[in-house]
Amino acid sequence: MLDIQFIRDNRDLVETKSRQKGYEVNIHRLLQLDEERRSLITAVETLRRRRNEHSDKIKHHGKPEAGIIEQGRAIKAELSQSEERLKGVEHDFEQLIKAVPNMPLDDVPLGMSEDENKVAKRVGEPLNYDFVPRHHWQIAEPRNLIDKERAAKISGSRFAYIKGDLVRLQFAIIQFVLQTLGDEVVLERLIQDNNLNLHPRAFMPILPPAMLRTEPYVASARLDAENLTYKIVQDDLWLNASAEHTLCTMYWEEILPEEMLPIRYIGYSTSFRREAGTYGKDTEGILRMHQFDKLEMEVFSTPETGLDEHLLLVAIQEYLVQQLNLPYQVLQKCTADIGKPNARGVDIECWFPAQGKYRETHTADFMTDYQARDLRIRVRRKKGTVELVHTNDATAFALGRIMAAIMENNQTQDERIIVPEVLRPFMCGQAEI
RNA sequence: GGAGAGGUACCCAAGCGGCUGAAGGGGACGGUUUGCUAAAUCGUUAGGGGGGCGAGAGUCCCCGCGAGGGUUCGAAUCCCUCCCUCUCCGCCA
Repeated sequence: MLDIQFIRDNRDLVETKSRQKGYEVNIHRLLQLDEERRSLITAVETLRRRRNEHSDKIKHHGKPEAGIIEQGRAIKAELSQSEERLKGVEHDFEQLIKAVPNMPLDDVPLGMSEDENKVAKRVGEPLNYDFVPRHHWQIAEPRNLIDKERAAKISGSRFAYIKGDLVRLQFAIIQFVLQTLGDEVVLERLIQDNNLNLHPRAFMPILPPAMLRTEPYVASARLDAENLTYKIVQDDLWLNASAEHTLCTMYWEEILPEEMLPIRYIGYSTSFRREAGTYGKDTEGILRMHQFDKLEMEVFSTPETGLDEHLLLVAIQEYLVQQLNLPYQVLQKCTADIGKPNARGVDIECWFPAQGKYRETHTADFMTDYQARDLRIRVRRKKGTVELVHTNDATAFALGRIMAAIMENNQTQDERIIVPEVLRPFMCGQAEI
């Protein structure tokens, strides 16, 4: 959520920027509730103080007399009345303030739908094939690399058995990412090339839990729970829709020493998504699955470096895609598309020759302190003060999608797939599938 | 799944309705003593959220004994729900 003090001081700005994101927020009502809330807090605290003084008085006199107890009773009745009112106001206040989205940074393009996202750049030329390029499933299913039919029999639609060399390819990609993000020389170069003011600290690989409890999940407020996520009712647990869910909540309600920052994780997790409301979309192949594996970067930083960390994550994404030699474009997402907690958001879309278009393979989210305020993740600065951290997350590779992109871009006329050079060391030198 | 024991500050730990505005110890930090170290000794070690007043430095309050409710004039202490940790049995990669 947003800082209430910021909303008080910038009500017009908050109204305008919320509208730019497609949120109609009643700031007037919010500030009214804020006033009410604060005057009730004052009333409640005054009564509590009287209650404390009253019971102190009894302590010094030993056994209380009936009249004194009557006084206490009166305070109690008044207090519980005020507390009841405060509870109601606070509930409404919280609902309204949580509905206010994060403020987009000034360089986020204005737009009311994803059609207004801006192509920031295109890198790499789509190949000209002297045959009609096939969709990845047209290659992978006959070659016995994916089996969706049997998966449907066992698990339903949007599941697959991934097999053989495609599995080897996936593990090669994982190894390649861990090596790249663990290499401070690579990070240092990306930091310098992009004029960022950051330490080149390596990303730590992390295998997070794939399930989380309701309380931290609600606190993270990252994505729409009911539509997105599977719930395990029996044990009141939610399945990760991304490593991000159990990574961003990891330091929930903690104060981190400044020396720990930046915390950079490269997480690997199987991700589960209900894909409610996507019927008929991408039903073929492995582009949109209920279950897929993903490498996700997560960064906790000081407020001063939050934006630079975001830019570094985008630079890393581009570097990774470039290393695989895939044509791609970078989208700067517009105000309507960046998402409620975001201050800025970037997508990378890789070229899919059979579809003849760029499709989303990566996203990078910069949340400033918006997410940290809900999760109460703070940093103790060297000078002793406590502040909210900034959070960033970004896809390293969603493995299903990136393998689909590799299969389509690197296909040959006789239905083989050329393995990108950087991955071959992780596949015993194997050059094609 | 069955049975039991717990959660108090950096750590250990006492307290089980008002005398706690939370003992005692360890560790850490600071002072004294000292050729150095050790020892002794004195002191500090409860933070974080929130509200009022103030231009500000501040200042006065409220909350805070795993979390949330409840009982009571008054709760670390009694009751309920939940979370977590540990021990034994069972099951299990």
